[in-house]
Amino acid sequence: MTTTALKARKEFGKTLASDIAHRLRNEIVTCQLKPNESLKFDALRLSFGASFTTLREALTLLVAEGLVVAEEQRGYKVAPVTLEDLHDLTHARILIEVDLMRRSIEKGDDDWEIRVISSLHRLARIEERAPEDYASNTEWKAAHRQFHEALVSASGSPTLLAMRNSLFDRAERYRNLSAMFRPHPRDKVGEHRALMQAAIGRKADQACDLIRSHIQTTSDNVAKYAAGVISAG
Amino acid sequence: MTTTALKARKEFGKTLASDIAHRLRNEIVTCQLKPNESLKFDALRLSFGASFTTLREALTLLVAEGLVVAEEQRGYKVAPVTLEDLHDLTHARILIEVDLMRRSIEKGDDDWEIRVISSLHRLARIEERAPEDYASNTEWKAAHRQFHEALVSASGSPTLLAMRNSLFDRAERYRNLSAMFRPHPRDKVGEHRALMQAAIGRKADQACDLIRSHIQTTSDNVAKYAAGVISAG
DNA sequence: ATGGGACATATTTTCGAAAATAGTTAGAAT
DNA sequence: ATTCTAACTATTTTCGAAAATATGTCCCAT
Repeated sequence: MTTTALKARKEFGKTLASDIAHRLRNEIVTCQLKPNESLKFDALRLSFGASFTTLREALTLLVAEGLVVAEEQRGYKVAPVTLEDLHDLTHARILIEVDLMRRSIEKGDDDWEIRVISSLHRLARIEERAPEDYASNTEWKAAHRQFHEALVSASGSPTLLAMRNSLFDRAERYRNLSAMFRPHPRDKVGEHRALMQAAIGRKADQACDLIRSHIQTTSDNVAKYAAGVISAG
Repeated sequence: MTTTALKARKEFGKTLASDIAHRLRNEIVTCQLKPNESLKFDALRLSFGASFTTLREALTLLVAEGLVVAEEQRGYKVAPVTLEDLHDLTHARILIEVDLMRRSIEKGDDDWEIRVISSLHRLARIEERAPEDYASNTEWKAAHRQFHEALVSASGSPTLLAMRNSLFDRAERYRNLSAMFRPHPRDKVGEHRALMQAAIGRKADQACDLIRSHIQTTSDNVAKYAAGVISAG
């Protein structure tokens, strides 16, 4: 628990519950709320300034996304991190993201190309400005997320896209965890540029291979550097 | 709205909310609650005998599963059925189910084989007893669900399995819709048996082809027979 | 007739109290 | 000392009232 706000009013979403879910999601992904930490209503009410009911609705949303687990009659807790879960997650991510990538490359129009190019450009600029510790930079994280989102944004599969997004959040939590223990961030600049070029160049097979190994390598690195804090699978 | 119960107590799950979600899910999948029907709290409270809050939590769960859509500040409604959604759903289902099938065949142990064989046996028996209209038989539906669940049950991918399950529900709603208008059910007995034999015989490629065409053909049939009641994509 | 604004109604969203359930401590019997 | 039970405390779960928001209606000016 970090903030000590007493009364919260809406900021992002239109309902308070979705707003709280948004803020909770962020605290979980950034590990301000630690894995396995139990989410007691009294404490949550204090820091988020919402009532039981509203919090409960927000937590229900996060359970569906896999960031929170509910033990019926015994409350909620932040989803544990395990090697097993990381492998499961990585497998699902590769399966879905590769499919979305291929379809995006097939269907992408001019606007899609522009989204991909401009989001990569923004990412590169941020890396230039803060070359050392960009991976723990929230601005970089947002840009990184947007670049990957842009790549698959032309796939036209709302169902798989929604699944992809919640998997991305789960994976980002693991990345944040490993960033705490990793000496220096891996150089991803080249990988992202290659990804962009393959996508815009409509080289589907190549782009799919790149995204597959991008996800796999990231996952392997997490497993390597965060091994200490991750419970045994 | 169908039932007129006034006070409801738990039956299935451990919390009332998850129980209500269970019952609501069933009414939506069987189309007792029709696509696009608006889910007003007063009416729901009457037929399910739970309070605003509890219903809201149940609805939140179903939104995550894609059976209900929420329009913020304007309530909930049963998710619409469209050709576009059916295609999207079918694509996602094939992608995920084929992957799970392959991994189940790789990893499945003796217990898995037994689950597959016995669930097929039960399915076949039910079809023998009611050869005509088995597709609208709830007993058959449960057995059918269990057979397909058994096939992928050894995959060891909780994330993809959870996704598969909610996609299965969404697909079943479309099947129920088309069953209302279809003259006679397609003969699936042979398909299911072939699926079982390929799986148990560890012929992964063959089993994956079979499950792919099984899902695709079912979807095509739905599109054909339910075209009238499905909004244009 | 038509468009717009103010009031009234319908509906959703949020709240905090009350009920239900789990967890904990203390005391008695063996 | 140990096990069992009973009472107590902590916590979750459910409820219906109250606040917030959307929708519909009526009246008037143009």
